Amino acid sequence: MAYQSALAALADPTRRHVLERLRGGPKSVGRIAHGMTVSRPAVSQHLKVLKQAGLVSDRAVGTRRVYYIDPKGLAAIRSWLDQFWEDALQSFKAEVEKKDVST
Amino acid sequence: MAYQSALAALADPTRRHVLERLRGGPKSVGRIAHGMTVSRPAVSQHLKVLKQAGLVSDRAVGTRRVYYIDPKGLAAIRSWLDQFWEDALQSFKAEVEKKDVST
DNA sequence: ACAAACCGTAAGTCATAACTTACGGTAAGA
DNA sequence: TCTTACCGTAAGTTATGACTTACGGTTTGT
Repeated sequence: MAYQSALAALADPTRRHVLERLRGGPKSVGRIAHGMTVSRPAVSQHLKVLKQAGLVSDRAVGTRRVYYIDPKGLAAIRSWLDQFWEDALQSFKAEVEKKDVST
Repeated sequence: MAYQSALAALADPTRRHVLERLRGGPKSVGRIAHGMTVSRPAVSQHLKVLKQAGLVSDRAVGTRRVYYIDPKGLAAIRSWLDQFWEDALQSFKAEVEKKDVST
């Protein structure tokens, strides 16, 4: 899964709120939407984005759709971030200590 | 630093491209913008967002402004992600194995 | 002091994405 | 079978944000 779409998906506060509500375990769309400030169709649209980003998966249970967190998307961001982390620390230390001019 | 602003900042491809260009070390605004498809003012605006998100810092060198990666923003995302990771794996495993219905 | 280099910001345009309501389709229950 | 519950999608509106050009401020060098 591409880290780009996962980052784009996590940029939206409402989408993060949906993810937070799935933290405790799988939930149906109606249960996710219940108590939120946006409408149920809005939640459906957000779930679609989260799914395409590999952050959630779903399965059918009767007439309901149960969504749950998929580690795939999170893993994609994690590896990208870790890869970045090394160079970041090195670049930062070199900056703070040396104070050399790189035009 | 808040992880929210960092995530929002990393959602934009151009902004990620700016960060990538700082991976090798500090650079002035002109040098960052050179070779990119967008204008220099656009790069300045992106740097402002990245700075507010704690992803970059800068210092003055003569008439130039040298920017460099700040680990602060990355660390914010990292800790939030790690915090999420635990529950995500647990929730995912419970889903795949048990297949129980949580309305 | 004047000119040139470098950069940030203001103002305005345009695309995108986040929301709403309305609708249709499928599964369960009477 | 008919109704009800649950959900996804289409269509339309509106806010937001990414970009451009224009401008002004500051520092260096002559």
